[in-house]
Amino acid sequence: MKKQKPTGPEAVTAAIYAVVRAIPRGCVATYGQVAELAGLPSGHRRVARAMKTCPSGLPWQRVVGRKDARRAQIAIQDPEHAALQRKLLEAEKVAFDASGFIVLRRHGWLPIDL
DNA sequence: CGTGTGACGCGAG
DNA sequence: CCTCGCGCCACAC
Repeated sequence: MKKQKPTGPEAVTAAIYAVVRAIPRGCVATYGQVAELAGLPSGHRRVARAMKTCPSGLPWQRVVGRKDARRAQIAIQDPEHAALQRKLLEAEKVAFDASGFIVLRRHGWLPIDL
């Protein structure tokens, strides 16, 4: 019997998408968090790459970069694309700080680092 | 096949 | 709170 454990690149990507789709509306998760939940403890770069592919129907806007233990920030380099993400998040009632940070205590999907 | 880069994360100073 | 540096993984050249 083959290993049920996915080791193909497609399976890994599918796992990442599954986690992203599981993020509730109005909440956000960090790349590291998504990677860990997808079975990739150090695959944050992999998650970023997967988000960049930007498949339709995926709430990619809910995946954000981690600023520190209590805040997160949009990691997209493209200013226009970043503005789009912020707009989408605000449409979901996700609030931004004056500096453009998201309070994880308030919008974080799961507790990040105690 | 070696090198550089990127929608990242974390420790150290 | 700030900046700097390294680790991580996949891909382009």
